[in-house]
Amino acid sequence: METNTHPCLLERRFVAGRIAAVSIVEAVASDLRLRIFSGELPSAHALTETEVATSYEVARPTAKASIEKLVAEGLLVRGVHKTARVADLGPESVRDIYLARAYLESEVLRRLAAARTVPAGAVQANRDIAALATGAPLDVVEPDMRFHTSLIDAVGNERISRMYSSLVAEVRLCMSRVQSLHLLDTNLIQAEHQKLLELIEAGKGEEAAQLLDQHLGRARERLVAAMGGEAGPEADLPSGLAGQ
Amino acid sequence: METNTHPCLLERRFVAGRIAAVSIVEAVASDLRLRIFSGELPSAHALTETEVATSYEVARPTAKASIEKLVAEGLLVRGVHKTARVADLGPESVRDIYLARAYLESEVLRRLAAARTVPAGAVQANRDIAALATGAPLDVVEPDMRFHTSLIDAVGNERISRMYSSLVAEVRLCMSRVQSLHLLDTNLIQAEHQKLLELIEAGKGEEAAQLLDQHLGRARERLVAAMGGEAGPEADLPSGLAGQ
DNA sequence: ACATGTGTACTTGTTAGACAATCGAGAAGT
DNA sequence: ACTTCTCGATTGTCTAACAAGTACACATGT
Repeated sequence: METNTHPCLLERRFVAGRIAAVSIVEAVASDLRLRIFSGELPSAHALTETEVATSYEVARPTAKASIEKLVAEGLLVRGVHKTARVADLGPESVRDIYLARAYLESEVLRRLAAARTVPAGAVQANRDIAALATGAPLDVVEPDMRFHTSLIDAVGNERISRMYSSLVAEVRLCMSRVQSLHLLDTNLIQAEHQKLLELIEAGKGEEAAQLLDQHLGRARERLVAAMGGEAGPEADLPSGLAGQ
Repeated sequence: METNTHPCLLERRFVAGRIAAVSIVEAVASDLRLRIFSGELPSAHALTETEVATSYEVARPTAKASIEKLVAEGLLVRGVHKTARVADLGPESVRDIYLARAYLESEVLRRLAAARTVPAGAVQANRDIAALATGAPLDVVEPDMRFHTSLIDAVGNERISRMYSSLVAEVRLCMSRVQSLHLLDTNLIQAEHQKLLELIEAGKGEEAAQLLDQHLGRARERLVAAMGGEAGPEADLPSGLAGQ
C-alpha cells in the first residue's frame, strides 16, 4: 500500500533555462507520443485505458484524457466504445499528409519571400542539422521539424500555426519513418533548406515554393515506395541539384 | 434523491431521418457552442466546471471534458487552474481568422478550378441561401458555413478538412456577428458564391481566388470596423459588381 | 500611505471505486 | 454452415473526496 505520493503534483521541468509545468495527462501523452515515434508501439497496436493507467500508475480518467489528446492529434484512432489503436499510416495517408503540408508551407514561403523575412529560428535549426551530418539519422528529425515550424510561425498568424500543429504529430511520424529507413541524405536535406532560406531572402517566392514541392515530393514518394506503394516520379533527384 | 435515471444513456437524436448517437460531453459542448454563437454567453463570461455540471445535471468530469473540447476549438480560453472564459475576439483576432481562412480557401479554389470540379454540396448550400433572401439574417450562417466547408471537403484531403475544422468554430462566431449586425446583404453573398462556382467551372482559378479575397476581405473589414477597429479599404464594394 | 505577508474561499487537477452500456468472440442451437 | 446467445473485456459516466493552485480581502509592518 504505497503511500501514493504526488496526488496532484504537476511535474516541473527545466526547459531552456525557464521553468515549465506540465500536467500529468500532458506528461503521459508526451511519453506515449515518443514511444509511437520510436516505433516501440507498432501500427495497430491496441492501447487500453486501464493498460495505460496501470503502466504509468495514474488513474483511468487521466489515461483516458491522454489517449483522447493523441486521438485528436491523429496518432491514435478509435471509434465509440472501441479501444484506441496506433494509427496505421498507409501510402494514401502519407500522400494526404504531405499534400496538406505542401498546401500550407508553399503559401507560407511565398508570403515570407514577399516580405523578405528569414526566420532566425529556421536558420538556427538548419545549422543544427549541419552539425549532425555524420550522426544518427533519427537525430535529424527534431531540428528538421523545428525548421519547418519556424517557417510557419514566422508569418505571425496564431490560427495558421494552430492548423499546422494539428498536422505536426503525423508529419513527425512520417519523418521518423523516412529517417529510420535512411531514405534521405542529411547533407541533401540541409542543402535544400539552405537554398530555401536564400530564395526567401532574395524574394523569389515562386521558386521557393517549387523547391519545397520537390523537397517534400521526394520524401513523400520514397516513403510511399518503402511502404509498398507505387512511387511517383518525384522520388528521383532532379538533375543538377546541389548536394552530393 | 431522484433515482438518477440515464447513467450512461447516450443521447439519441434524429438527424435528417438518420439516427445519430452522441456522447453526453458532445451534447453539452454542442449546446454551449450554440449559446456562445447566439450571444447568450457574452465575451469573457466565466464558465465554471461545477456551474456547467449543475446546470446540465451532469458530473463534473463530464463538464470538464466539454469545456476542454471548446477550449481546443478556440471558443473558450483558459490557463492552468483558471476558470474558462468565453473567447474575446478583438479586431486583430478577426483579421487573424479571416487571413487563415483566405490562406486555405484560395488555394482550394485554385485546385478545384484546375480540376473543374464544382462540389454538389456547395451548389445546394447556395440554393438554400437564395431561398432565405428575405428571412432572418442569422439563418444564413448555417448554409454559408456549409458552402465553404463543402469547397474544402471537395479536395478530398482528410487532413486539410481537419485543419479547416480547427478553425470552423471561430469562423462561425465571426459570421454570426456579421449577420446579427446586418453587415452584408444576403443577395450579395449569394451572388458572389454563384460567381465563385461559375469561375471554378470555367477553370479560372486565379480569378476565383481573387474574388474570394474580396468576399472575405469585405466581411472582415466591416466586422473589424463594427468592433471599433480601423477598417481597411476592402470594406467597400468594388465598382461594377453584380448584386444590388 | 505603501508594500508586504497571511488567510480563506473558490476552483481546478487528480484519484478511487463503482455501475451501466456496448463490443467482440466464442459457445450453443437450428 | 449459419445464426443467435451469452460472457468477458472495455468504455462511458457517475459519485465522492482531497490536494494544490489562484484570487482577493484583510491584516501587518515599515
